[in-house]
Amino acid sequence: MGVIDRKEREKVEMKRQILDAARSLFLEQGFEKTSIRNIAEVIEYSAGTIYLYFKDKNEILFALHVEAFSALMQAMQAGIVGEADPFERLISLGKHYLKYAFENPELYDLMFVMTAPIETLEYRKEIWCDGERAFETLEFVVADCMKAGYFEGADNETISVMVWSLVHGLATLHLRRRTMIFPEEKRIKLLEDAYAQFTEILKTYKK
Amino acid sequence: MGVIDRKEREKVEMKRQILDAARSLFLEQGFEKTSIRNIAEVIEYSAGTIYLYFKDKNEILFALHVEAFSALMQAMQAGIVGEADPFERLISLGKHYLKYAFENPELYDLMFVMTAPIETLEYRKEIWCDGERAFETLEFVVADCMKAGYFEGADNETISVMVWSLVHGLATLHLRRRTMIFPEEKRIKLLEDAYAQFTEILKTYKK
DNA sequence: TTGTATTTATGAACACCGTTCATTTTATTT
DNA sequence: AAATAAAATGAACGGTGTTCATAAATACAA
Repeated sequence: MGVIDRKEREKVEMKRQILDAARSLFLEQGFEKTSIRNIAEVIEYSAGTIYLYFKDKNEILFALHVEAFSALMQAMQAGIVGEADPFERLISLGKHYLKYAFENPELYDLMFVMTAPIETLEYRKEIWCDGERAFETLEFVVADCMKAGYFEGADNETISVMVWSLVHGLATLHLRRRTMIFPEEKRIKLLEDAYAQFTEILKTYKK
Repeated sequence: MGVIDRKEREKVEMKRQILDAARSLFLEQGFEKTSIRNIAEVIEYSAGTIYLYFKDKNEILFALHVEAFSALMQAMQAGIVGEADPFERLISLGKHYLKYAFENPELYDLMFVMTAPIETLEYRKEIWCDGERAFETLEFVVADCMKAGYFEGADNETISVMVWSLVHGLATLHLRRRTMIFPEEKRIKLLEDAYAQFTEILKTYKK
């Protein structure tokens, strides 16, 4: 019976439609301000239909979450390959992380800022698994740096948390508009300079 | 007429009641999940009454915002006084900033993470003003460090943004539960270590 | 092809939300 | 005590997420 196969395909296709509509609306107007009815309208179905494919609104967000992490991992890998020097690799990793954050603000939010749906116990496992893998990628690069003599005597995990916190801080301050206290034309440069300054200080640490 | 004086006092008192109830509810269950009706219930008035004292729900948040910034400034000042050495002063400033963030998670959110009400144009002036003053406090301490020979050849604003980003990153990663990828008993220590590592690296930069 | 069973979609209904406003209650002034 | 002013109410409006009996569409068996 090819019928159930087709049904399966149709189900997947429908989920795709919902997710695409949801992503675009979330990006446009945010999660809270997007209603199930809005999503249903875009895909030209009734609101109730959405619930045949997703348990609730949070589960839609969660599905996008998974996609977002996969995209971030790709972005990070792109920052790693082709950089021979370990420290340059670390610098590039951070830059690509920031680039992803700035180019996908709502998805970055979803992964590292949003708080609402993450509280739901069930979601945790998969989400944190993804998060862990991204963090491990950072740790690997830091390990390479240490092998090359950087951060002598320091702890890999500690250094990694520090680096992560810095780029995450830069990203969120900007995404959440807290750089508004600086004149508009300076904002991006200030963030770039801060990151460059950080990596320079980090590099000279050798000690 | 002492009557209008009393009326004024009563109005202030009523606003206080509303703000206290709102703060406690926001802290408990967050902004979005707290309804005007919830607040009204706590202070034992009808929902409509709230609108005689605050234009809308956002304005309540905004009033709390002003209070929160004032408290943060106090916390930061407390970190500065009594530290003779400029660099120790910087370290202490960061620690007090983090302490405030961890002890007042919802208020910290309000100031540096929340995005919804800040978009409203009118609010900006006062809010940014408060934010700027807090940032200037950091810049002053950094300036003292530079006078003492630290961060040679670096730009004060750049260094300050970098420091701010790091502590903000540490704060938000933890407040938004992204440190869940680490075992519970290690989380706080990891953050402390990362901050200590950062300041140590910063200190040795001199060069 | 027809009739039945199954899947899929609907939209009304529920309990909530922020906000407004005519009406009622309370307090002040004359 | 009557008239006026201020404060509080609660019903109503148009929205929300979600559920569920009903209706429509599809798949399978006779």
